[in-house]
Amino acid sequence: MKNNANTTYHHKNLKDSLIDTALLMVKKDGISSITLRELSKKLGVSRSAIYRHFDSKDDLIKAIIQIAFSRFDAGIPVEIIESDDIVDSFRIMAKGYIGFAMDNPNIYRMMFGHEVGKQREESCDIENEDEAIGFHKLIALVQKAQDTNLFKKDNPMLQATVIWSMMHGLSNLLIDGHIIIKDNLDALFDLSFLTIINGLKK
Amino acid sequence: MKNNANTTYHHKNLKDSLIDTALLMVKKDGISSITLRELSKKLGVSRSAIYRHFDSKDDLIKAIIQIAFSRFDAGIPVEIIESDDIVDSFRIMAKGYIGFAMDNPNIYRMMFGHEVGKQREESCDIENEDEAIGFHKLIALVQKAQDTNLFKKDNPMLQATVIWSMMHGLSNLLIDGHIIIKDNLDALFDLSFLTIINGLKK
DNA sequence: CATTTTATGTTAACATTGTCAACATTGTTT
DNA sequence: AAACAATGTTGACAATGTTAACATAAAATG
Repeated sequence: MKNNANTTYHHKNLKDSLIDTALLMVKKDGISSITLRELSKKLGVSRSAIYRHFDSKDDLIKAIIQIAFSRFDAGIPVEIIESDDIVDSFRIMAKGYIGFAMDNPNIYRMMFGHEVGKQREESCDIENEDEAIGFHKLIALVQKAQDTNLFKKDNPMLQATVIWSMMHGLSNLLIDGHIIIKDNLDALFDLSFLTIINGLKK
Repeated sequence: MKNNANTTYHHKNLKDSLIDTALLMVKKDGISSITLRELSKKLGVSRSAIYRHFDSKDDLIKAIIQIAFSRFDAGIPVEIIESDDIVDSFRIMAKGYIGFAMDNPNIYRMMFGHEVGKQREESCDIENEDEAIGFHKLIALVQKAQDTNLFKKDNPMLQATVIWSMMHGLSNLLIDGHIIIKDNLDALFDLSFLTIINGLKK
């Protein structure tokens, strides 16, 4: 039997299909839901076929994290740095960041988790331009805020890291269920945002 | 053969030993390093003996998380609320929090992770006094800061959550290796702290 | 075009893991 | 002392990642 409708021995672009399907699995049920058997079954392929394209399961995970970061960074519009209203740019960026985390909690956890995040260290850190595009957009915005006398003069990377910490912390607390927010999520976001700008001080 | 030095059929307090040893394993090599076989081997006991004290591996994990939280909360001195210098109290609390995370990254990840954190939701959330002692100490401090006109008047729980977000985010970024800090860790902490109080605004 | 080589996929087997059932031993109660 | 409960052991099972040996298709080579 050969060349039946969709029954070909060679899958042709199995590698991409594996990445796409794996990402869908993560998005739906979290990274622990990925089993090579389940993944291969979804693609009508044998378990071990995966090993022709990835050295190991970890290697595959590493690959889908890369893709996830690419898409994540691509989601941050460059024009945000060009806007006139810097405060609003920050607000849009922060809302987009936390919105992504809440819309894709499993993907977000995978991207910024540790189990796999340690592998990320090897190939990318803050000082690696290619791998932290989003963060560098934030730094650029902070620099602009300093230049326009909105922010105090200070190390822009440090200030950006502080902002990132807040967004990351809030995202994690929300998606991991440590904050039980019923209806005042907007209030929490607004207060977090305003605190970064003005502080809690009276 | 019976009653040889340390070879008794009944372990006597296996449950506590399991919890203690499991916590040590997590602390040393992370939660994924816990396998029931390895754990039982360390205690010179059979794999299935564990099931006389815990319904499942998840049940055991749930138990050690409880213990970890108890010890964590106990580490926050009550007197911190009594201090005269409120700002310093905040600083001590924040430094203690982040210090704990950096000293015990694997424990911290387990406590505030998701895989297991979702189980936490069942029995504890912000509004459960017994399970969020540390957070309630923070709320009390925020309340005091408002009462003494240091902080703006606002929902104390929201303000406390903002502070927690910052501490949690910074802790996670640090222990998961997303921030590569060489020598200016103190500068980052100080800026984070001051930002919460004064904001980044000029 | 025929043959060889490379790329890709399959099957069978293995070790590790959590879990359970059946059995063994010790401690407690009556 | 006898019955019962608590605790621990052994053997088995299914799910999983991984590897080795084999199979098939595509590409390269002459």
